[in-house]
Parts: sequence; C-alpha cells; structure tokens
Amino acid sequence: MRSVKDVKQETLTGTAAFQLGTLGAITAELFAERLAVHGLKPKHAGLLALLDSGAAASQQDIARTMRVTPSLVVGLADHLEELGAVTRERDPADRRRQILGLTDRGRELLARCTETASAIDEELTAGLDDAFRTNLRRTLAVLAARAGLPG
Amino acid sequence: MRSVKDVKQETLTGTAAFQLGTLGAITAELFAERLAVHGLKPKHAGLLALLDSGAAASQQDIARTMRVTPSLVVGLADHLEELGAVTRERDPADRRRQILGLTDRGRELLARCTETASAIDEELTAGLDDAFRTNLRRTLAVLAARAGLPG
DNA sequence: TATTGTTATACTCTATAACTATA
DNA sequence: TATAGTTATAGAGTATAACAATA
Repeated sequence: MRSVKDVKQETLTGTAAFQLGTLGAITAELFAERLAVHGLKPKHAGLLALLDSGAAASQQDIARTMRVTPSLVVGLADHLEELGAVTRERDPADRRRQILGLTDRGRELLARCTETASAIDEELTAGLDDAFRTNLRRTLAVLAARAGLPG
Repeated sequence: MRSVKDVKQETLTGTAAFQLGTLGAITAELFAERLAVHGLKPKHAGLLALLDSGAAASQQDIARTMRVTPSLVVGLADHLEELGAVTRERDPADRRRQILGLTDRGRELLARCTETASAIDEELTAGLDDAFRTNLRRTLAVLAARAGLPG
C-alpha cells in the first residue's frame, strides 16, 4: 500500500528548473542593462569569451557552440568588428570560412563584461559567506558542464 | 605593492551571473517545449502556481509579483480562462478589479506543469547523488528568496 | 552538390501608450 | 482625477528561408 510519505508534495516554484528559469531571466536582464554602457549585449559578451578561450574559429563553429543560428552570428560579429573588438579573416585553406580573432580592444571589453558579471555575483550573494559563493559557482559549473556549455 | 595573488583571474563564463543566464535560458526553452502539449507556456504555469499559493488576487497584483506589465496578464488570464483553468470575477468591493481563481482543471494543469519541471530536474541531475540535488535546490531557493521571488 | 556566410523576411515575446469603466 | 483592466501598436530578439561565393 501507499503511505503518506510516498505522495509527492512538490511545488512548481520549488523545482530547480523553474528557479533556474526565473533567476536566469532576472540575472540576464540585469546583465544586459549594465552592458549597454559598453555598447554590448549578453550575446556579444558570450562571443568575446568564446574567442578568448580559443575554442571556436569559424562563424559556423561559433553558432553551434553558442546554440544560435549562423545568421545571428553575422550581426554579432558585425557589431564587434565595428567596435574594433574582433577581426575577420578569410581562411586561406577554405575561403568560405571567416576566422574571427580577438583584438586588444576585444580583450579589454571582455574584461569589462567580466567585471560587470562579477559585480552582479556579489550583489546576488551580498551578506552570504564565501562557502555559499564557492558552492554556488561549483554547483552551477557542474550543471553547465553537463549541459555541454563551454567555460 | 601588488602581488600575483591580488590579480583577479576571473573568467566571464565562471561567474554565477553568466551561468545562471545561460542555464536559465536552456532550461526555460526545454520547459516551454514540453509544456506545449498542454497548450501552456512557462508564464501560464507561473500564473497557475501563483494563484495556487493564494498570494495574489487582482491582475495588477499578479503583474507586480510576476514582474510583467498588466497588459501581459490580460492575455495569460484570457488563455487560462478559455482552458477552464481559472475563473474571473469582479470584486464586489471594487468593480474595477478582476479576481482570478483557480479551478479544479487549473490545479490539474498545474500538477502537469510541476511534473514536467520535476522531470527536467531529474535529467539535469541524472547520475548525481541526492546530496547534490538537495544542495542545488536549497542554493537556488536562497537566491530566489533574496531576489524577492515567490515560492 | 554541399557548405559558409549573408540577406530578407517572419515570428515570438514583451513593453508602451491610448482607451473604457469604475472609483 | 486616479486606478483596473483592456486594446492597439511598437520594439527587441531570434529563427527560417533564399541567395552568393567557394569547395
């Protein structure tokens, strides 16, 4: 027979899925607002970070890694190129491919993005101890790695 | 003077802000896809959960709690009313206000949404132990509470 | 023919502003 | 006048599809 303890009393708002979704939306909006002073949006920052890691090269590779369509990468790269943050070069071995490269200005902008994200981290965890902060990042890093995200 | 230890070597993708944003986007998209079979979107689920908690009443209250504009609540409530999930009644004390109520059908749909979110939780943490899952939820709950989110 | 990058277009989500009715 | 809800409109973000250059 089924005892009371077997009955799940789970709430939607108590699930990690729901909380990740809502917290992610709030955090992303905050990040976007603060990035605006640098003329960037979160996806620009993600692209800069990806180039800095040296992982991706062509726009197709970038699109796959960022989980967006190649046509979206065009606009992101256009804007970053206008800012002098990235360079675009045709791959000599395959002239269809555009190889994106990070400039000093790009690394500088990436540093500003990282500072912005760090500041949000501090606000999210203000008043909490270092053990909580460390645990938070490690926990999220595990999930991110399992989801196939770079970083 | 400044030692090597003082230099922050933080990466953008290592911040909680960035990881919450990306994990939240992926999770929310997955949740949305699976909710579609019930004719619902994540915000519908959030509204049902809010009504179930008994916290909110008028559409203005709901809009504030859900951090969306009142005009968006109109469409959400319209759809849920069509599905027979919520009732709309004028407040006798103030006939400008619409009081939303959850029906049995609404509670049934909310249970489906909760099951869907739970299933995603299990997939996100498949192969990890209960200690990790418990820690994950508690950690996110702390952040959610500090961000003023209900639940 | 297949693939890379690009452009043109459409779709989804959401906010802003104007409007109606109640207060 | 002020507020609750509604409607109409506009904007942001992204995907899909068609296209040009290269393989």
